[in-house]
Amino acid sequence: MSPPSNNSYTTMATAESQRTVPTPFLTKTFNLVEDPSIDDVVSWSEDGSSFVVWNPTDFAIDLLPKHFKHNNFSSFVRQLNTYGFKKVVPDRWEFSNEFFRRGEKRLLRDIQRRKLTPQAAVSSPRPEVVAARTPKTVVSPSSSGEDQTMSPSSSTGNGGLSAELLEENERLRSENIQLNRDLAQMKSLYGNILAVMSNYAGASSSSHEMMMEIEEESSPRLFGVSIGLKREK
Amino acid sequence: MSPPSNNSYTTMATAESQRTVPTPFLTKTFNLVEDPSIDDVVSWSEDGSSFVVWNPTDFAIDLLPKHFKHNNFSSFVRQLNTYGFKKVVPDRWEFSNEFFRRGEKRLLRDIQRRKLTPQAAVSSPRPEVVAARTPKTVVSPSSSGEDQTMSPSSSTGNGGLSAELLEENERLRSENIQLNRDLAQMKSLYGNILAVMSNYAGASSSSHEMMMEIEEESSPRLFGVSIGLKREK
DNA sequence: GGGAATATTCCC
DNA sequence: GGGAATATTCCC
Repeated sequence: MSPPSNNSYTTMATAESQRTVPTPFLTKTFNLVEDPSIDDVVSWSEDGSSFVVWNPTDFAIDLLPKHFKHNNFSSFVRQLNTYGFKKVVPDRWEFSNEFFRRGEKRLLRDIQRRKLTPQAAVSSPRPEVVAARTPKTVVSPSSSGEDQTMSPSSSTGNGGLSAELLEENERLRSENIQLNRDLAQMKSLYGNILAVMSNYAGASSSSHEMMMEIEEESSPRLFGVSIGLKREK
Repeated sequence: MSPPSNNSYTTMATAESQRTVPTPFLTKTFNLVEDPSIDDVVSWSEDGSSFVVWNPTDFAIDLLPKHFKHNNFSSFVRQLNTYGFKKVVPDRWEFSNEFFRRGEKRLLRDIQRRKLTPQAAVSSPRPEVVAARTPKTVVSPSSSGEDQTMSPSSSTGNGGLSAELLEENERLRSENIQLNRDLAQMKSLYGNILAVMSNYAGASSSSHEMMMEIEEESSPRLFGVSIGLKREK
């Protein structure tokens, strides 16, 4: 048990903290992708700039436990995310990272693992769910088509105004949270559906046609649909 | 692999953060020590106030991998230290913890795992995503209130505060709009997918199975969670 | 996707 | 014995 492998030295090389040797996760994943004997389960993409897990089930059952201390595909994906890999398309398990390329083992050193919580200032640097996106449109209050009603009656009984605003903010805030939650679930569901269909895509030609048709529907795909693969109860 | 076991709920019970259910490490270790069939390898001490690993080699080779994701005795000891266990005597592997006693499984809840980074002092419960920076701290919404000794930007008087609130309000509002838009699109997409699939449902049996599978997924509520793709044990 | 808690490894 | 990085789990 526990293969000898490269007992990573964790030595930092430069101030930019480039590692001398990549973490076990990166080298193991790289080796898996490079291995031509399992290309039917996981392989490089056409141009070698990303990799695809063609069969997540086999990948989880056969390969993960051989190289990691688990057999959960979602844990593997969690690690990919930690290392900055991005899902290329929402309908299959294809991931890319600038420094993860076919034949370029040395490049792995340039991949940075995301740190946990620097804990830095207790303030802003945590946009999180809400503030995270589209702050651009925010700055200009002219565009957002909404009842701008009240308008600051400048230095007057601001107490009332502030209270109202606070109340409204509170409400908007929690509404946002709920919306984000719903959206996340929707994305997850969508991902799950595609995953399930992928399982059948090879089975019958009609399933395949259907996939094509749906694929068309989803063209816009502004969102990077998230992982499914939750654990069973 | 990965036994069903207790999927720890991590629910905090009191302000002192007493767990409802002990961590997997504690319950597993407790069960090992209690098991009379392996008393020659690990057992309670005479008075049940500590436990002894009589044969670290067998313990590491035979027992550890059955319950943990490793077979290193030192990793096991590292965990004990994390949970505040103390080595009783220097000449054998005997460890004690105030709340780890023979027959007292309930006591395990009182064992605290040592945290990693301090920081705890400030915000105790989870600041909840966005709520973390609620304006409440800026102005206590004690309704009618007047005084409201407001924060820093006093030089601008209420104008500054209102401006901030308005700005935030603005941002939340447009974000809300965008979220609703995304959600609507998602729902529409979802509807399309189901529609397309229905067209094929009758065509092939595999499509039909697939529908069943997906239907199952989405039944619970609007969107349940989890998906197969994981091995049925 | 990612925050955060727990687990495992590696090192002093 | 414990600090700290990486890995795995669980949850939103």
